[in-house]
Amino acid sequence: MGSLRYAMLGLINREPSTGYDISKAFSGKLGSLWNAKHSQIYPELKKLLEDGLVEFETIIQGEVMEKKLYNITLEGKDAFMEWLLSEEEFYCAPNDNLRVRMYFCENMTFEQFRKSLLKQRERRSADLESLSLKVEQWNNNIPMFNSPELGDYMLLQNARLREKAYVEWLDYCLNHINDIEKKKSE
Amino acid sequence: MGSLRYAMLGLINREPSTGYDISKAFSGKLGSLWNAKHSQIYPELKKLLEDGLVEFETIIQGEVMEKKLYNITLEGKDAFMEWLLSEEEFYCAPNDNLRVRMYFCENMTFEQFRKSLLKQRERRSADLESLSLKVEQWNNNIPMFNSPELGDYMLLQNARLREKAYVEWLDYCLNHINDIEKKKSE
DNA sequence: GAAAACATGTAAGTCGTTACATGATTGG
DNA sequence: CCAATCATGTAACGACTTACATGTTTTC
Repeated sequence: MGSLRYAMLGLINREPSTGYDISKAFSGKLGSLWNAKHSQIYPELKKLLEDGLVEFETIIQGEVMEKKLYNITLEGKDAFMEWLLSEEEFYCAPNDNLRVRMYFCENMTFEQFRKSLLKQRERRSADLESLSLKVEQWNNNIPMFNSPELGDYMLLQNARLREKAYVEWLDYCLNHINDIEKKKSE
Repeated sequence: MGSLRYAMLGLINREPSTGYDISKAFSGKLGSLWNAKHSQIYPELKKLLEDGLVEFETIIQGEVMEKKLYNITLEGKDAFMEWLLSEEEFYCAPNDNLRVRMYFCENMTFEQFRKSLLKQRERRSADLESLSLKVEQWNNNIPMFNSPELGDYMLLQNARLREKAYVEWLDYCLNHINDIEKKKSE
Protein backbone atom coordinates (compact mmCIF):
# COMPACT_ATOMS: atom_id res chain seq x y z
CA MET A 1 0.00 0.00 0.00
CA GLY A 2 2.90 2.32 0.63
CA SER A 3 0.96 4.53 2.99
CA LEU A 4 2.60 3.37 6.21
CA ARG A 5 5.27 6.00 5.74
CA TYR A 6 2.64 8.71 5.40
CA ALA A 7 0.74 7.59 8.45
CA MET A 8 4.03 7.72 10.33
CA LEU A 9 4.81 11.15 8.91
CA GLY A 10 1.39 12.31 10.01
CA LEU A 11 2.03 11.20 13.56
CA ILE A 12 5.49 12.78 13.66
CA ASN A 13 3.95 15.91 12.18
CA ARG A 14 1.61 16.11 15.17
CA GLU A 15 4.51 15.92 17.56
CA PRO A 16 8.13 14.78 17.59
CA SER A 17 8.15 11.08 18.37
CA THR A 18 10.37 8.11 18.97
CA GLY A 19 9.88 4.83 17.18
CA TYR A 20 8.41 3.57 20.38
CA ASP A 21 5.84 6.38 20.51
CA ILE A 22 4.76 5.65 16.96
CA SER A 23 4.60 1.97 17.72
CA LYS A 24 2.35 2.69 20.69
CA ALA A 25 0.07 4.91 18.63
CA PHE A 26 -0.43 2.05 16.19
CA SER A 27 -1.12 -0.52 18.83
CA GLY A 28 -3.25 1.89 20.85
CA LYS A 29 -5.87 4.23 19.54
CA LEU A 30 -4.82 3.86 15.92
CA GLY A 31 -5.00 0.10 16.33
CA SER A 32 -8.47 -0.34 14.96
CA LEU A 33 -7.35 1.38 11.79
CA TRP A 34 -3.95 -0.12 11.42
CA ASN A 35 -1.78 -2.22 13.65
CA ALA A 36 1.80 -1.79 12.46
CA LYS A 37 4.47 -3.49 14.53
CA HIS A 38 7.69 -1.97 15.74
CA SER A 39 9.58 -4.38 13.49
CA GLN A 40 8.11 -2.54 10.55
CA ILE A 41 8.33 0.92 12.06
CA TYR A 42 12.03 1.08 12.83
CA PRO A 43 13.11 0.10 9.31
CA GLU A 44 10.63 2.57 7.82
CA LEU A 45 12.00 5.35 10.02
CA LYS A 46 15.41 4.60 8.59
CA LYS A 47 14.05 4.99 5.07
CA LEU A 48 12.27 8.22 5.93
CA LEU A 49 15.57 9.50 7.29
CA GLU A 50 17.42 8.47 4.14
CA ASP A 51 14.79 10.23 2.06
CA GLY A 52 15.21 13.37 4.13
CA LEU A 53 11.57 13.44 5.24
CA VAL A 54 12.47 13.25 8.93
CA GLU A 55 15.47 14.06 11.11
CA PHE A 56 16.24 13.10 14.69
CA GLU A 57 18.03 14.19 17.79
CA THR A 58 19.34 11.85 20.40
CA ILE A 59 17.88 12.24 23.85
CA ILE A 60 19.37 10.77 27.00
CA GLN A 61 16.76 9.18 29.19
CA GLY A 62 17.91 8.59 32.77
CA GLU A 63 21.62 7.81 32.99
CA VAL A 64 22.58 6.12 29.75
CA MET A 65 19.61 5.17 27.68
CA GLU A 66 19.53 6.83 24.30
CA LYS A 67 16.37 7.46 22.41
CA LYS A 68 15.88 9.00 19.00
CA LEU A 69 13.32 11.75 18.83
CA TYR A 70 12.21 12.15 15.24
CA ASN A 71 10.96 15.38 13.79
CA ILE A 72 9.44 16.08 10.40
CA THR A 73 11.43 18.16 7.92
CA LEU A 74 10.03 20.75 5.51
CA GLU A 75 10.45 18.20 2.75
CA GLY A 76 8.57 15.74 4.91
CA LYS A 77 5.70 18.15 5.43
CA ASP A 78 5.45 18.69 1.68
CA ALA A 79 5.42 14.97 0.98
CA PHE A 80 2.81 14.41 3.65
CA MET A 81 0.51 17.15 2.39
CA GLU A 82 0.85 15.92 -1.17
CA TRP A 83 -0.22 12.45 -0.07
CA LEU A 84 -3.00 13.84 2.10
CA LEU A 85 -4.53 15.76 -0.77
CA SER A 86 -3.96 13.07 -3.38
CA GLU A 87 -6.96 11.46 -4.92
CA GLU A 88 -6.02 8.04 -6.21
CA GLU A 89 -7.77 5.44 -4.16
CA PHE A 90 -7.62 1.76 -4.86
CA TYR A 91 -10.04 0.33 -2.41
CA CYS A 92 -9.20 -3.29 -2.35
CA ALA A 93 -12.05 -5.29 -0.92
CA PRO A 94 -10.70 -6.83 2.25
CA ASN A 95 -11.05 -10.57 2.01
CA ASP A 96 -12.25 -11.64 5.38
CA ASN A 97 -12.52 -15.30 6.04
CA LEU A 98 -16.22 -15.36 6.66
CA ARG A 99 -16.98 -13.80 3.31
CA VAL A 100 -14.83 -16.35 1.55
CA ARG A 101 -16.52 -19.13 3.47
CA MET A 102 -19.96 -17.78 2.66
CA TYR A 103 -19.03 -17.84 -1.01
CA PHE A 104 -18.82 -21.60 -0.70
CA CYS A 105 -21.94 -21.97 1.41
CA GLU A 106 -23.49 -24.48 -0.96
CA ASN A 107 -21.42 -27.10 0.82
CA MET A 108 -23.07 -26.49 4.17
CA THR A 109 -26.26 -27.89 5.58
CA PHE A 110 -28.93 -25.47 6.69
CA GLU A 111 -27.98 -25.98 10.33
CA GLN A 112 -24.24 -25.52 9.77
CA PHE A 113 -24.91 -22.41 7.75
CA ARG A 114 -27.23 -20.97 10.34
CA LYS A 115 -24.82 -21.69 13.14
CA SER A 116 -21.97 -20.00 11.30
CA LEU A 117 -24.01 -16.90 10.68
CA LEU A 118 -25.32 -16.71 14.24
CA LYS A 119 -21.86 -17.13 15.73
CA GLN A 120 -20.56 -14.34 13.59
CA ARG A 121 -23.55 -12.17 14.34
CA GLU A 122 -22.88 -12.53 18.03
CA ARG A 123 -19.35 -11.22 17.71
CA ARG A 124 -20.15 -8.46 15.30
CA SER A 125 -23.07 -7.13 17.26
CA ALA A 126 -21.02 -7.13 20.46
CA ASP A 127 -18.47 -5.09 18.55
CA LEU A 128 -21.16 -2.77 17.28
CA GLU A 129 -22.47 -2.25 20.78
CA SER A 130 -19.08 -1.26 22.14
CA LEU A 131 -18.53 1.10 19.22
CA SER A 132 -21.93 2.71 19.81
CA LEU A 133 -21.01 3.24 23.44
CA LYS A 134 -17.80 4.93 22.45
CA VAL A 135 -19.68 7.22 20.09
CA GLU A 136 -22.02 8.19 22.91
CA GLN A 137 -19.07 9.11 25.08
CA TRP A 138 -18.04 11.67 22.49
CA ASN A 139 -21.44 13.17 22.14
CA ASN A 140 -21.10 15.85 24.78
CA ASN A 141 -17.91 17.01 23.21
CA ILE A 142 -17.84 16.62 19.46
CA PRO A 143 -14.44 17.68 18.13
CA MET A 144 -14.10 20.86 16.14
CA PHE A 145 -12.34 21.50 12.91
CA ASN A 146 -8.54 21.46 12.92
CA SER A 147 -8.58 19.33 16.03
CA PRO A 148 -6.63 16.09 15.77
CA GLU A 149 -9.53 14.42 17.49
CA LEU A 150 -11.84 14.98 14.56
CA GLY A 151 -10.06 12.12 12.78
CA ASP A 152 -10.58 9.82 15.77
CA TYR A 153 -14.22 10.68 15.90
CA MET A 154 -14.80 10.18 12.19
CA LEU A 155 -13.03 6.85 12.11
CA LEU A 156 -15.09 5.73 15.05
CA GLN A 157 -18.24 6.59 13.15
CA ASN A 158 -16.85 4.75 10.15
CA ALA A 159 -16.21 1.63 12.20
CA ARG A 160 -19.67 1.86 13.73
CA LEU A 161 -21.45 2.18 10.40
CA ARG A 162 -19.33 -0.59 8.91
CA GLU A 163 -20.16 -2.99 11.72
CA LYS A 164 -23.79 -1.99 11.52
CA ALA A 165 -23.83 -2.86 7.83
CA TYR A 166 -22.13 -6.16 8.56
CA VAL A 167 -24.74 -7.12 11.12
CA GLU A 168 -27.48 -6.06 8.70
CA TRP A 169 -25.94 -8.33 6.10
CA LEU A 170 -25.78 -11.26 8.49
CA ASP A 171 -29.43 -10.69 9.40
CA TYR A 172 -30.31 -10.53 5.75
CA CYS A 173 -28.58 -13.86 5.15
CA LEU A 174 -30.26 -15.45 8.16
CA ASN A 175 -33.70 -14.31 7.00
CA HIS A 176 -32.99 -15.44 3.51
CA ILE A 177 -32.00 -18.97 4.40
CA ASN A 178 -34.87 -19.23 6.87
CA ASP A 179 -37.25 -18.33 4.05
CA ILE A 180 -35.75 -20.93 1.77
CA GLU A 181 -35.97 -23.57 4.48
CA LYS A 182 -39.58 -22.71 5.21
CA LYS A 183 -40.56 -22.96 1.55
CA LYS A 184 -38.86 -26.34 1.29
CA SER A 185 -40.87 -27.83 4.16
CA GLU A 186 -44.18 -26.54 2.88
CA MET B 1 -4.11 -15.30 5.59
CA GLY B 2 -3.71 -18.90 4.53
CA SER B 3 -7.17 -19.16 3.07
CA LEU B 4 -6.15 -18.89 -0.57
CA ARG B 5 -5.64 -22.62 -0.66
CA TYR B 6 -9.14 -23.20 0.66
CA ALA B 7 -10.72 -20.83 -1.81
CA MET B 8 -8.90 -22.73 -4.53
CA LEU B 9 -9.99 -26.05 -3.10
CA GLY B 10 -13.56 -24.76 -3.06
CA LEU B 11 -13.39 -23.91 -6.73
CA ILE B 12 -11.82 -27.23 -7.67
CA ASN B 13 -14.45 -28.94 -5.54
CA ARG B 14 -17.13 -27.35 -7.71
CA GLU B 15 -15.54 -28.69 -10.84
CA PRO B 16 -12.17 -29.98 -12.01
CA SER B 17 -10.12 -26.99 -13.08
CA THR B 18 -6.83 -25.92 -14.56
CA GLY B 19 -4.69 -23.23 -13.00
CA TYR B 20 -5.90 -21.00 -15.76
CA ASP B 21 -9.55 -21.65 -14.90
CA ILE B 22 -8.93 -20.79 -11.26
CA SER B 23 -7.02 -17.72 -12.26
CA LYS B 24 -9.94 -16.59 -14.40
CA ALA B 25 -12.42 -17.20 -11.60
CA PHE B 26 -10.38 -14.92 -9.36
CA SER B 27 -10.06 -12.17 -11.90
CA GLY B 28 -13.67 -12.59 -13.01
CA LYS B 29 -16.68 -13.02 -10.82
CA LEU B 30 -14.67 -13.74 -7.69
CA GLY B 31 -12.63 -10.62 -8.38
CA SER B 32 -14.59 -8.33 -6.12
CA LEU B 33 -13.92 -10.70 -3.25
CA TRP B 34 -10.37 -11.61 -4.01
CA ASN B 35 -8.09 -11.04 -6.92
CA ALA B 36 -5.34 -13.65 -6.76
CA LYS B 37 -2.88 -13.68 -9.65
CA HIS B 38 -1.74 -16.70 -11.59
CA SER B 39 1.75 -16.21 -10.18
CA GLN B 40 0.32 -17.07 -6.81
CA ILE B 41 -2.04 -19.77 -8.01
CA TYR B 42 0.42 -22.05 -9.78
CA PRO B 43 2.78 -22.33 -6.82
CA GLU B 44 -0.15 -22.93 -4.48
CA LEU B 45 -1.45 -25.72 -6.74
CA LYS B 46 1.95 -27.35 -6.42
CA LYS B 47 1.68 -27.21 -2.64
CA LEU B 48 -1.85 -28.58 -2.67
CA LEU B 49 -0.56 -31.43 -4.80
CA GLU B 50 2.33 -32.11 -2.41
CA ASP B 51 -0.12 -32.12 0.48
CA GLY B 52 -2.30 -34.63 -1.35
CA LEU B 53 -5.34 -32.37 -1.35
CA VAL B 54 -5.60 -32.36 -5.14
CA GLU B 55 -4.48 -34.57 -8.00
CA PHE B 56 -4.32 -33.87 -11.73
CA GLU B 57 -4.53 -35.49 -15.09
CA THR B 58 -2.84 -34.15 -18.17
CA ILE B 59 -5.13 -33.20 -21.01
CA ILE B 60 -4.00 -32.59 -24.57
CA GLN B 61 -5.59 -29.51 -26.04
CA GLY B 62 -5.39 -29.37 -29.85
CA GLU B 63 -2.21 -30.99 -31.19
CA VAL B 64 0.43 -30.61 -28.52
CA MET B 65 -0.59 -28.25 -25.76
CA GLU B 66 -0.72 -29.89 -22.39
CA LYS B 67 -2.92 -28.68 -19.62
CA LYS B 68 -3.29 -29.97 -16.10
CA LEU B 69 -6.81 -30.59 -14.96
CA TYR B 70 -6.88 -30.63 -11.18
CA ASN B 71 -9.36 -32.58 -9.14
CA ILE B 72 -9.96 -32.59 -5.41
CA THR B 73 -9.06 -35.72 -3.43
CA LEU B 74 -11.01 -37.17 -0.50
CA GLU B 75 -8.37 -35.72 1.79
CA GLY B 76 -8.87 -32.40 0.05
CA LYS B 77 -12.61 -32.51 0.61
CA ASP B 78 -12.06 -33.19 4.29
CA ALA B 79 -9.62 -30.32 4.63
CA PHE B 80 -11.96 -28.00 2.79
CA MET B 81 -14.97 -28.90 4.93
CA GLU B 82 -12.99 -28.51 8.10
CA TRP B 83 -11.97 -25.00 7.06
CA LEU B 84 -15.49 -24.20 5.90
CA LEU B 85 -16.99 -25.09 9.26
CA SER B 86 -14.20 -23.57 11.32
CA GLU B 87 -15.01 -20.65 13.49
CA GLU B 88 -11.89 -18.66 14.12
CA GLU B 89 -12.19 -15.34 12.40
CA PHE B 90 -9.64 -12.63 12.65
CA TYR B 91 -11.26 -9.75 10.92
CA CYS B 92 -8.46 -7.37 10.31
CA ALA B 93 -9.77 -3.91 9.63
CA PRO B 94 -8.83 -3.16 6.07
CA ASN B 95 -6.77 -0.01 5.99
CA ASP B 96 -7.99 1.89 2.98
CA ASN B 97 -6.16 5.01 2.05
CA LEU B 98 -9.07 7.37 2.51
CA ARG B 99 -9.62 6.28 6.08
CA VAL B 100 -5.97 6.84 6.89
CA ARG B 101 -6.11 10.24 5.25
CA MET B 102 -9.25 11.18 7.15
CA TYR B 103 -7.48 10.32 10.36
CA PHE B 104 -5.14 13.20 9.62
CA CYS B 105 -7.85 15.57 8.47
CA GLU B 106 -6.83 18.28 10.91
CA ASN B 107 -4.21 19.26 8.34
CA MET B 108 -6.78 20.09 5.70
CA THR B 109 -8.70 23.26 5.11
CA PHE B 110 -12.46 23.06 5.07
CA GLU B 111 -12.49 23.24 1.28
CA GLN B 112 -9.84 20.58 0.81
CA PHE B 113 -11.62 18.31 3.23
CA ARG B 114 -14.96 18.83 1.56
CA LYS B 115 -13.53 18.21 -1.88
CA SER B 116 -11.90 14.96 -0.75
CA LEU B 117 -15.12 13.69 0.73
CA LEU B 118 -17.22 14.68 -2.27
CA LYS B 119 -14.82 13.07 -4.71
CA GLN B 120 -14.91 9.86 -2.76
CA ARG B 121 -18.66 10.02 -2.41
CA GLU B 122 -19.00 10.28 -6.17
CA ARG B 123 -17.06 7.08 -6.73
CA ARG B 124 -18.64 5.15 -3.92
CA SER B 125 -22.19 6.03 -4.83
CA ALA B 126 -21.56 5.11 -8.47
CA ASP B 127 -20.32 1.78 -7.17
CA LEU B 128 -23.36 1.42 -4.96
CA GLU B 129 -25.65 2.15 -7.87
CA SER B 130 -24.10 -0.55 -10.03
CA LEU B 131 -24.28 -3.04 -7.18
CA SER B 132 -27.94 -2.22 -6.61
CA LEU B 133 -28.62 -2.83 -10.29
CA LYS B 134 -26.94 -6.21 -10.09
CA VAL B 135 -29.06 -7.12 -7.08
CA GLU B 136 -32.19 -6.21 -9.02
CA GLN B 137 -31.17 -8.51 -11.84
CA TRP B 138 -31.19 -11.39 -9.40
CA ASN B 139 -34.54 -10.55 -7.97
CA ASN B 140 -36.65 -12.62 -10.33
CA ASN B 141 -34.51 -15.63 -9.62
CA ILE B 142 -33.16 -15.71 -6.10
CA PRO B 143 -30.87 -18.73 -5.71
CA MET B 144 -31.97 -21.65 -3.59
CA PHE B 145 -30.12 -23.54 -0.98
CA ASN B 146 -27.26 -25.79 -2.08
CA SER B 147 -26.90 -23.76 -5.23
CA PRO B 148 -23.41 -22.40 -5.84
CA GLU B 149 -25.04 -19.15 -6.82
CA LEU B 150 -26.28 -18.50 -3.31
CA GLY B 151 -22.72 -17.47 -2.40
CA ASP B 152 -22.56 -15.06 -5.32
CA TYR B 153 -25.85 -13.53 -4.31
CA MET B 154 -24.92 -13.14 -0.66
CA LEU B 155 -21.58 -11.59 -1.41
CA LEU B 156 -23.28 -9.18 -3.75
CA GLN B 157 -25.61 -8.16 -0.94
CA ASN B 158 -22.62 -7.84 1.33
CA ALA B 159 -20.85 -5.53 -1.09
CA ARG B 160 -24.00 -3.49 -1.53
CA LEU B 161 -24.59 -2.99 2.18
CA ARG B 162 -20.91 -2.23 2.71
CA GLU B 163 -20.90 0.46 0.04
CA LYS B 164 -24.15 1.82 1.35
CA ALA B 165 -22.61 2.19 4.80
CA TYR B 166 -19.55 3.84 3.31
CA VAL B 167 -21.67 6.42 1.50
CA GLU B 168 -23.65 6.99 4.70
CA TRP B 169 -20.39 7.62 6.51
CA LEU B 170 -19.19 10.09 3.90
CA ASP B 171 -22.54 11.91 4.13
CA TYR B 172 -22.24 11.97 7.87
CA CYS B 173 -18.78 13.50 7.62
CA LEU B 174 -19.92 16.05 5.07
CA ASN B 175 -22.84 17.12 7.24
CA HIS B 176 -20.65 17.25 10.28
CA ILE B 177 -18.03 19.53 8.79
CA ASN B 178 -20.71 21.70 7.22
CA ASP B 179 -22.25 22.16 10.66
CA ILE B 180 -18.93 23.09 12.16
CA GLU B 181 -18.25 25.58 9.37
CA LYS B 182 -21.67 27.15 9.79
CA LYS B 183 -21.23 27.58 13.52
CA LYS B 184 -17.87 29.19 12.96
CA SER B 185 -19.29 31.86 10.65
CA GLU B 186 -22.17 32.70 12.93
C1' DG C 1 -1.89 -13.48 -40.87
C1' DA C 2 -2.68 -11.19 -36.64
C1' DA C 3 -4.78 -10.55 -32.33
C1' DA C 4 -6.99 -12.40 -28.44
C1' DA C 5 -7.36 -15.89 -25.46
C1' DC C 6 -5.46 -20.22 -23.64
C1' DA C 7 -1.89 -22.15 -20.77
C1' DT C 8 2.10 -22.47 -17.36
C1' DG C 9 5.59 -21.25 -15.02
C1' DT C 10 9.78 -18.23 -12.36
C1' DA C 11 12.05 -14.10 -10.18
C1' DA C 12 12.45 -9.96 -7.76
C1' DG C 13 10.63 -7.07 -4.63
C1' DT C 14 7.19 -5.06 -1.12
C1' DC C 15 4.43 -5.45 2.85
C1' DG C 16 3.49 -7.51 6.93
C1' DT C 17 3.82 -10.95 10.95
C1' DT C 18 6.17 -13.67 14.42
C1' DA C 19 10.01 -14.60 16.66
C1' DC C 20 14.75 -13.58 18.10
C1' DA C 21 17.74 -10.42 20.74
C1' DT C 22 19.10 -7.01 24.07
C1' DG C 23 19.17 -3.74 27.54
C1' DA C 24 17.55 0.54 30.71
C1' DT C 25 14.15 2.81 33.62
C1' DT C 26 10.29 3.38 36.54
C1' DG C 27 6.87 2.28 39.93
C1' DG C 28 5.13 -0.59 43.34
C1' DC D 1 13.91 -6.36 43.82
C1' DC D 2 10.73 -7.53 40.45
C1' DA D 3 7.58 -6.57 36.97
C1' DA D 4 5.94 -3.46 33.67
C1' DT D 5 7.11 -0.36 30.48
C1' DC D 6 10.47 2.04 27.82
C1' DA D 7 13.53 1.58 23.94
C1' DT D 8 15.71 -0.28 19.54
C1' DG D 9 16.86 -3.20 16.49
C1' DT D 10 17.36 -7.93 13.13
C1' DA D 11 15.90 -12.43 10.92
C1' DA D 12 12.95 -15.64 8.92
C1' DC D 13 8.93 -16.36 6.83
C1' DG D 14 4.41 -15.81 4.43
C1' DA D 15 1.26 -13.24 1.30
C1' DC D 16 0.95 -10.69 -2.60
C1' DT D 17 2.35 -7.81 -6.83
C1' DT D 18 4.82 -6.78 -10.95
C1' DA D 19 7.56 -8.15 -14.25
C1' DC D 20 10.00 -11.68 -16.83
C1' DA D 21 9.53 -15.66 -19.92
C1' DT D 22 7.52 -18.87 -23.22
C1' DG D 23 4.62 -21.20 -26.26
C1' DT D 24 -0.24 -22.89 -28.38
C1' DT D 25 -4.85 -22.41 -30.05
C1' DT D 26 -8.79 -20.15 -31.58
C1' DT D 27 -11.19 -16.59 -33.85
C1' DC D 28 -11.74 -12.89 -36.93
